[in-house]
Amino acid sequence: MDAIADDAGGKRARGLDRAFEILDFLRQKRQALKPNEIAAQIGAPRSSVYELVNLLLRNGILEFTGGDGRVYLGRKLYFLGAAYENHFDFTRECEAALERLADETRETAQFCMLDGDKYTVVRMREGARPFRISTDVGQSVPIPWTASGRLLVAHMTNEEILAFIPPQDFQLPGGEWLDPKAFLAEVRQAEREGFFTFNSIVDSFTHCFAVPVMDEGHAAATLCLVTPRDDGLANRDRYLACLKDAAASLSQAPTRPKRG
Amino acid sequence: MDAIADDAGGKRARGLDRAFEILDFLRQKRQALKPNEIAAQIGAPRSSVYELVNLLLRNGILEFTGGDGRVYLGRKLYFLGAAYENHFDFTRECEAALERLADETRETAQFCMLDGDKYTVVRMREGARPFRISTDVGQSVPIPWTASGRLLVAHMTNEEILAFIPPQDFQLPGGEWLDPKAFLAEVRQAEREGFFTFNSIVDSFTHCFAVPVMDEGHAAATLCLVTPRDDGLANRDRYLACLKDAAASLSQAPTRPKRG
DNA sequence: CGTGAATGTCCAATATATTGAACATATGAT
DNA sequence: ATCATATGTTCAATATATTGGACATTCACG
Repeated sequence: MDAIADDAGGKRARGLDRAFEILDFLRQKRQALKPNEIAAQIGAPRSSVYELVNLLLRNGILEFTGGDGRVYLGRKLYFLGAAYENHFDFTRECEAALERLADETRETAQFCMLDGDKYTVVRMREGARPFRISTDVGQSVPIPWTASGRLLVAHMTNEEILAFIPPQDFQLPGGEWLDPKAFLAEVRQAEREGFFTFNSIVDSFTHCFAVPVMDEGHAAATLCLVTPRDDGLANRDRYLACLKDAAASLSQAPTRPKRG
Repeated sequence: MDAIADDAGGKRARGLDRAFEILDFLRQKRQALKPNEIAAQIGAPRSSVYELVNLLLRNGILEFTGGDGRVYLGRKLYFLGAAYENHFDFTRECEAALERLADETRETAQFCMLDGDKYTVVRMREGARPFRISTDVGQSVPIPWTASGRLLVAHMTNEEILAFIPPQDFQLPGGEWLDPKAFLAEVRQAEREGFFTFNSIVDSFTHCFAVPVMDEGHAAATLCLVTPRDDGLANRDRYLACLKDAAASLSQAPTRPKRG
């Protein structure tokens, strides 16, 4: 009951943690839910969830929407998120880089970051192909499933990485397990080479390219291409060059934060 | 100690409320602060603020940034805000409407909403004039100071409005007090006419136009123009027509929410 | 060096938040 | 009508979160 305690056998949950659990759950679901449903699905006491939901409603963090007492993320969160975006102003340049990538490659281009201990697509430009390959923006995905994942944890030591990634995230959607040792080796390779590419391990027809967007000396984000396997292999060098160009234009100096 | 209690002479503050007070404070300041500074400036016990800040850091709601242990809004808030924006998808159309307004009028065009009991500019296109007239996006402003404010509270009864707007918000920046009765009369006028225009009461050289963006039967937001007084008066009818057109394109049906 | 301000940590006391369980109500199926 | 399920409300018990204050450290400055 020390290393992996978290919220397992514990007695009471702290309101704040539970509150953000509710917010994250609504984000995952991407739809308004009744407090009762939330309680059932996250396994929290109903009275607690009702209490917290009411508090969050009073603060504008949640809003009634969809009728029948259903709640979803509120406007206040939009304002807070906008303030974050404004402070770490990556959006404008990011959109430009994705635009350029999409023009140059006609493939699906993504800007990805860590969301806690998960990987998430922050922004995306879909490719110009008749069959589009795309993930949903804002969905949380286990880090080991993605090419970007290798780069986003490369600043940690092996021990830190294994402590950081939930063990069950090494299980692929098909059910097979990815050997953590193999994963760590790929992380170090990605760190050395400054990029990572592979045939996706979550499907059988895509090839993924990822390069880091550096900030303060580590990969704060990645730029990725998701391509059909044959195209990816055929254009590998050109695509990598495009990605590196784009990432360089976004990367910050290695030592200084954006604002002093 | 009942109507205006809130957090005045109370004993202990609830962690959740304090937490969002911290987040809102950082948003207002628009810069990273040390926990100690936050505690001093919002008048909260230091030990509480340190405790909460650590909790929020663990959740990714706050982040260390700017060095020296300073904290600011975190990435998680960006993700949550993006989910809100995605759900109530007003951004794309909104930008288009502002673009069109800016083209047609060459004046500063704004998209505004309520943030709790304050008015805030959510998005803005600055005018093409040599001397630009602009407010900061994301700043909270007392409702009675703005033309939009008349529309944004028009769905409430007079009593609700007076209970909703903090009494001190009727004091203008110059120090004079705006008569709540006069304000309520203007609210009703705005409601009847479907727009509100006036020479700004917070400066001496602008004229403001506001029209409602309707959703579920009330003004969910406003579109505004901020113009030099002479231009505003000279082009009044044309500007109003442009605004109404734009607002109509954004407005939703009166009864149904966007997604059932 | 001594002093005061700014910053962060620690801890015990107690005010209270979280929780389980009981209760209330509506709805739909049999 | 009867039962089961889903939903929301209420309340008292107690585990604990919030808080004041003591303490430690750093820094600037006379």
